[in-house]
Amino acid sequence: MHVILHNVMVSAFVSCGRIDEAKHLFEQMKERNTASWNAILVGYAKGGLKVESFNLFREMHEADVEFDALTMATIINLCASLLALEHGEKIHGLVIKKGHVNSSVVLETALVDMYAKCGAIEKARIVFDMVNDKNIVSWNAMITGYSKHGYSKEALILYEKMQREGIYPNEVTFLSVLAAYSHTGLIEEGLRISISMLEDYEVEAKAEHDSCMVDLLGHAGLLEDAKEVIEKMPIEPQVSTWGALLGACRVHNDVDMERFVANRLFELDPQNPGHYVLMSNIYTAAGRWKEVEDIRQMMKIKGVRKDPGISWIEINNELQIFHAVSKMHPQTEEIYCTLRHLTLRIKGLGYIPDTTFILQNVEDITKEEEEESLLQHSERLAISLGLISLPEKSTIRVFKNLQTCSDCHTATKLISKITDRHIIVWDTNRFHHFENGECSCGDYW
DNA sequence: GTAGGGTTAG
Repeated sequence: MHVILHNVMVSAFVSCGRIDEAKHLFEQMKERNTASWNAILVGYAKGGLKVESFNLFREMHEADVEFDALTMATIINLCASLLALEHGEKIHGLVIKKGHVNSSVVLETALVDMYAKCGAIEKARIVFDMVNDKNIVSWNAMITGYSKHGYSKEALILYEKMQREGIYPNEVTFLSVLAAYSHTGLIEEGLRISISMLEDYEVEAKAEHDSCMVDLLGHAGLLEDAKEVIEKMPIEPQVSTWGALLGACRVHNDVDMERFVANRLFELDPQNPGHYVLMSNIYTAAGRWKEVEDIRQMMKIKGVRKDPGISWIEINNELQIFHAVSKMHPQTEEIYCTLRHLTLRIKGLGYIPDTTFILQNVEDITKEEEEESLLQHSERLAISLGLISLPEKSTIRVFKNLQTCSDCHTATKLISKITDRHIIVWDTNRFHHFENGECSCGDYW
């Protein structure tokens, strides 16, 4: 009886965000059951205390406390947010071992989402197909997964299948479906579904949906129409709405529209380095060197610095993290040797390093130094380590904290070809599946 | 015999 009362109190503290008090009470409890541990685990997870959550889970394991579906779902969700595939797989194994398969849609959906987010989209599909009572969240997890991986066709096919099975789409579904239409350039279909969303499904467009429409039209080159969407929005456009239009300006080298968008973004989100990088790229492509310099100066004055690029790869359950030109890794010698070798070979296939879009923070460096640093971008170091360390033919999964640069994108396509490897790069927005010289994003990003 | 979990665009 005592334990239940205590559990309720721990949960109450957690739901008010008073983690310290919850923890204090939890630690003082003489008797604890699964629910007690879950209460505090959920508290940690909600508070974004990832390391603490994992430690607690380990303690639970060591103390031989029974897990239930909630414990598993919470920890799987955590793996997803950390992009930790190997950890996630281990826990999936535990789910199976403990007989929790088919015990809860929530847990199974969490697994689908984890596999998709960690780059294992085929595995996500296998788990998805085994979910007995798929609900809208399960379908959304899988459709979104496909969309994020650049598999738009699969996303749309699944959307059709979902409807045939009598599941009603919701606002989340439409975000992914609109994105899939945008990626495949199906403008008419995208427009049609944005109308049908309200008329047939009574789902009201939120700012996020408008951002998708801006992206859909903007990427297709209909920049004026995209702008009109923003102007007609009944709600205040978000930074991301303007961001979508800025992205479209980059794709279509539209300097005039960029100026218009830039002014809005300077007001709304002046400290975001990503916007400045995009702007600089647009001016560079147009050969407007004075404006490129202006952007640099503006960043200096406002104290905005481009985030340093970081890439990481999971090898034997451990994360290996790289900065550009970093020489910290114990296998540095081998990594650089492999990289030099690869660069030579892809140059043989016609690769020419493109240093045009490099945005320097402060000092000027020579063309040669620029090229040298480009060839050692963090994702290339991570890929190189993957090639050395992972079993032959196995998929290489690399994660990056920024959008991948177009030169690395070109180089990785060629590297996938000459090494005959499936290379997956996650770059904050989406997954790029490089296979046989091509990328699943279709060069759309 | 508690109360808790999974999906969101560029």
